[in-house]
Amino acid sequence: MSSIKEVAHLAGVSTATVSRMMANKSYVSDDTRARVQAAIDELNYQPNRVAQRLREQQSRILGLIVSDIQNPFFSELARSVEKFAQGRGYSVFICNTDEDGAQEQRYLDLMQQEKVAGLIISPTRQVAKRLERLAKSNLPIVTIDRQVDSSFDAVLIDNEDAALRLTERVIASGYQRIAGIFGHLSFTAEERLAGFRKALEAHGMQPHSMLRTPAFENEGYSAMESLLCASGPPDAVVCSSALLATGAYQAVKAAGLELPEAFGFACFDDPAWARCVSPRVTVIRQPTKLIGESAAELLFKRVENGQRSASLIRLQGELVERESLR
Amino acid sequence: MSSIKEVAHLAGVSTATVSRMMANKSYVSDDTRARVQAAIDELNYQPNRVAQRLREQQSRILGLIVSDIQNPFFSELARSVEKFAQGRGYSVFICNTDEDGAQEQRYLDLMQQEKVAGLIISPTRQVAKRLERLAKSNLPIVTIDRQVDSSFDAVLIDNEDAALRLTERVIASGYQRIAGIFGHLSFTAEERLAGFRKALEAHGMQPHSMLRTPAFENEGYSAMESLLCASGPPDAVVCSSALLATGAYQAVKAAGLELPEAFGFACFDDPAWARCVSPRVTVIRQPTKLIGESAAELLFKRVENGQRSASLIRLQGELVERESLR
DNA sequence: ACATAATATGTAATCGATTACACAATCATT
DNA sequence: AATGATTGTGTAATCGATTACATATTATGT
Repeated sequence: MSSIKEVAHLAGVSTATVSRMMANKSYVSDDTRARVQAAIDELNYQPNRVAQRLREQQSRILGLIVSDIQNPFFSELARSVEKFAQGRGYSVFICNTDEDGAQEQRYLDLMQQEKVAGLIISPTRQVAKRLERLAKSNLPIVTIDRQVDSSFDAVLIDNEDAALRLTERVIASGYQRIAGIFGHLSFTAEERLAGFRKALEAHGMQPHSMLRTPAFENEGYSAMESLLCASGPPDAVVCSSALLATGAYQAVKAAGLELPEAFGFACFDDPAWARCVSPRVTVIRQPTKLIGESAAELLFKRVENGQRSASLIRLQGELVERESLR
Repeated sequence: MSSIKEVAHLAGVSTATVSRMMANKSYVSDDTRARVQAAIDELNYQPNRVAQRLREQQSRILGLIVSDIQNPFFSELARSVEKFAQGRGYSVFICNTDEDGAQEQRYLDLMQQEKVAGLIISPTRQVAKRLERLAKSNLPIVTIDRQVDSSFDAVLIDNEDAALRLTERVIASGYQRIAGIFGHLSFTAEERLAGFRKALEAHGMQPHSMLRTPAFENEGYSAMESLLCASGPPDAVVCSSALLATGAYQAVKAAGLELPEAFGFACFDDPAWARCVSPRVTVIRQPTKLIGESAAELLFKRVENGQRSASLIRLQGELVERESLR
């Protein structure tokens, strides 16, 4: 890797001139410009970004810290953030924390130290403690999927309302003993639980049960299995995430229950399988692309103006009615 | 963000002493050590990694460039690489290219300029042209899922063999007019196509058709749809990727064909829906975690010894027989 | 023709760390 | 007590860029 010095030497100019020529702004004569360009081509020179960052104290890189890269919601989101950022000439570094607070902290530190221009993050609950430190650093941050504090920009759907509408749809089908399976770590799950409960209360019903488990496929399976094996099993279930639902769905199938007659099934997100199985599954679909774009846009606004006050963008989840309910 | 200078000043020592103290290696008296530590705590000092990298010309960061972050294969892979790297004290920056050669090139340059310690990449076909440049730079590189050149370390499954076994399984069920739908960009798809063809030839059969399309769900749908609408439609299909298969499967359903009697279905990867639908779908499952770990391990070996000759790890895909075939 | 502005380039400081080298103090050895 | 080894610390160069400032040259306006 050749440096600016070598280019300058080969072109017979100073490094300042090379730098100016590349920045393309101030006065450089056509003659010099050509000689420098020739040297650059000759040496296949690319400026050292690390040195640039040290000097400029900033980069055209965004960080994206997601809690679960395997969740289709987050991977689609990553793609849309990436697309948007690219249009603005930025690159995106994606990091995965698996809902692990320590890991998340490490990546937060890393991003800060790497001087990324801004950060989009789906924060775990644990992060809340270090809020002050984060807020003090001037790193622009937008949270997605979860809102941690009104001092941060945030983009998320109205989870409580979405859960409420989804649950009402289940109630409207006439199911009587409705169970809920929710993640146990995230704010998101909490809000969805609240909506679930509210919908039932509004109809004078009791939840059959409300389980909170780690958000993995096998946890969803065992949670559903245990519900179905107990005496007085539920006749419908609402799941708070795609991964949980994937497991739960298989447990329902394994128990030999026919949808939608014998059992009602509804969940959040719109995983591919919800469209492939028959009857297809009723879901709340998140406007994932829009969430990613809004988050990126908000982030750029803050990058440009660190002082603007935090805004919260609440989007609506879309109820996609399919045949998994009566 | 406070710098080493401020720490040094507060502790009444030189920056060299602070640096030595942090590196924890050479002689620093207990007394000084304590004073410096106090200053560090006081100022909440964290070394600037950008400056460190500029000086040391290397970092403890790995790059992972994937061609499609939405593909469950890659997201699971990302997770396993991440886990492995973390155990060695490394962080991972994931980048997504969407099979776009230009985007890939940008990220390759970026990674080089960012001085990552090493790179794991699922290269698009287009990258082949810039091989020399890559090979010249001393950046350790491991390719996954695809092999570009024997001069690079690579980890992948034996795609041809896997496709051959999968196709043989379809043939064994007695289907007569077997179609194949393959991605049109990747090496991987090519190898799978070769295996598909070989299996049929070995049984003296002709492929009903071999479509090559962009690897997206909707492309899979329209490809399958057009096959089914034509006169003399196939009675079974093999898909080369999960995303294509997701679309193709829905097209089969939409056409009202009953699996496995009226139609046979088989594909690569083991997406969640292949387990959720009934009858469940026969697939080739890749040892994704193992691929990620092997790639990371290989990469670390090369990071430690840049001179070792390239090795190729070929793993086996696992044929998971389910009820989607007679 | 002269003052002023615009253009073109170089010098050197700077970003924040690491480390070779120099030097001083302490310790051990004979 | 003299010598050499060990320990502890500071000075300053270095990594590779950017840019404020100085300076020289050329163009412009009156």
